[in-house]
Amino acid sequence: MLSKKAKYAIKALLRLADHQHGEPMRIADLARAEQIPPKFLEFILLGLKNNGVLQSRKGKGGGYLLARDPANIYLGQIVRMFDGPLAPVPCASQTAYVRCADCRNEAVCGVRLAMKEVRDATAKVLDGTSLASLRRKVDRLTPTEASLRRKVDRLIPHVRAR
Amino acid sequence: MLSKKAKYAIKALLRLADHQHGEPMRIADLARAEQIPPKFLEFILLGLKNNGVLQSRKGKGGGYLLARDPANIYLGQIVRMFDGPLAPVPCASQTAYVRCADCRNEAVCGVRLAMKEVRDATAKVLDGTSLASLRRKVDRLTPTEASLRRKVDRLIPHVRAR
DNA sequence: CCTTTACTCTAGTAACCAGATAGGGTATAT
DNA sequence: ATATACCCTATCTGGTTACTAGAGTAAAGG
Repeated sequence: MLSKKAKYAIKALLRLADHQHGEPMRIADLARAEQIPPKFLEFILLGLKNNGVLQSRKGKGGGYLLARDPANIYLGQIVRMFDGPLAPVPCASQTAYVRCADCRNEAVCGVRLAMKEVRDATAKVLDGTSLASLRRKVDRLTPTEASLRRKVDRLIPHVRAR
Repeated sequence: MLSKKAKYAIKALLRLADHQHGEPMRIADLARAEQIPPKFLEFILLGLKNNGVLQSRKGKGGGYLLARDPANIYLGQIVRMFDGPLAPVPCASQTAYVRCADCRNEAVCGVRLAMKEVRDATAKVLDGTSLASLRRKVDRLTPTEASLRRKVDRLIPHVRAR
């Protein structure tokens, strides 16, 4: 189960990736846009900052912005940050292996074997999805007016009508 | 995260699949073999029985046994039984869809889209793994004396030595 | 039939954690 | 200077997980 923390974090990051004009976005605005309790979001954004995903500016005109390119921020990092290892059981984790107390002989444990497969499948998805690629995927499924305009601009760059 | 309930259930089922000589296995023995608190296991086995995965016999010589062929018992059913839907968020579930309260426009929700992919990947593993296939997989990785004998018996059926 | 065996079922509880809030501190821009 | 907006610690609370107690009931075997 994905925690609200991780869920809110991803939503906020996607919104920030869309916002990107160089200027930061305030907690309050982000909270309103994504229907997230403001104080809770504050806590989440702080975590993202301390992990190098976001940067912030204080004072008037301040707020949060992405610390690096959206194409280089992967869901796997975000989910692990808030929810811990991806593996359903600690003994199947690649990044944070812990032996389980029960379990006489780990080498013949069917649960571990099956859960390793689940972990690998999950990791493949989350470590293969960046903010940028996810945004593209959403656009492809449900083109908005804005995204269509971007597409046209890419295809016919000389037409800067208006 | 896989709950202990689901984990214990799978371990117990695998043990029962290995035991299979038509005669049932007692809770106490199963609990000792798999290092599971007996009373807790009792509760779990009851759940498996009520869901048609196990059957039981009361009285002396009684216990639990599989209700159907191990090749026809899939991990997906067991995990869903104890831990609910596989999807990390309810709005990405195939079998138990629930809209989330926050989320203005589900159609453009990146979280949902990514988590649908995670769900599908997880379901592919768990709904594709039966007790029988999992047991075979374990055997293939770490052949025990017993499993090797079974293999030899399959390959050279006329040699029934001893 | 009656005793033993072993499953059935209802409650309940302790520990833990996710989600959320309060409130004061600190840096920055104007 | 002062308003703005992030920074940080502490705390609450309701729900879930893991587990236990104990009385009840069906079946087998003598």
